[in-house]
Amino acid sequence: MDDVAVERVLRAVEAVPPGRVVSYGDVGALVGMGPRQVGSIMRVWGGNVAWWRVTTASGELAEHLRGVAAEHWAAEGILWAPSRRGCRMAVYRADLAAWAAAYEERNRTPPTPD
DNA sequence: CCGCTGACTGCGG
DNA sequence: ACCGCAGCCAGCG
Repeated sequence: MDDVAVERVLRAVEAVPPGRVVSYGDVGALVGMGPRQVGSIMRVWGGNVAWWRVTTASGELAEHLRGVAAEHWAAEGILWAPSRRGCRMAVYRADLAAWAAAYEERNRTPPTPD
């Protein structure tokens, strides 16, 4: 697991706007790796970012994350759907094109003041 | 090298 | 809706 991969994933997550979510698969597709790798990275380094904005493809969250995530969601206006153990992706999924653009923007090397 | 374990996904029963 | 399964792939013992 190289640092570059971690960097990419974290940046992609940071690019998800508040009140919106994307799936592990979405992140993987954007940064070029499988959803499980994204999950692995999130497990270890996800604590520094808004990890609650990343759900499974069906909008749910791993059991041990639900409690805290629900609070963040409430604060961001994401409605918790108990029957789904998560939220409705159809409603809260981020606009993928805009998200990808935001990701690229963040990826753009900040102008070094030389 | 082998087997097991995940913050996953899509399909089939 | 729930469950299992195969495919997925890195990490660990």
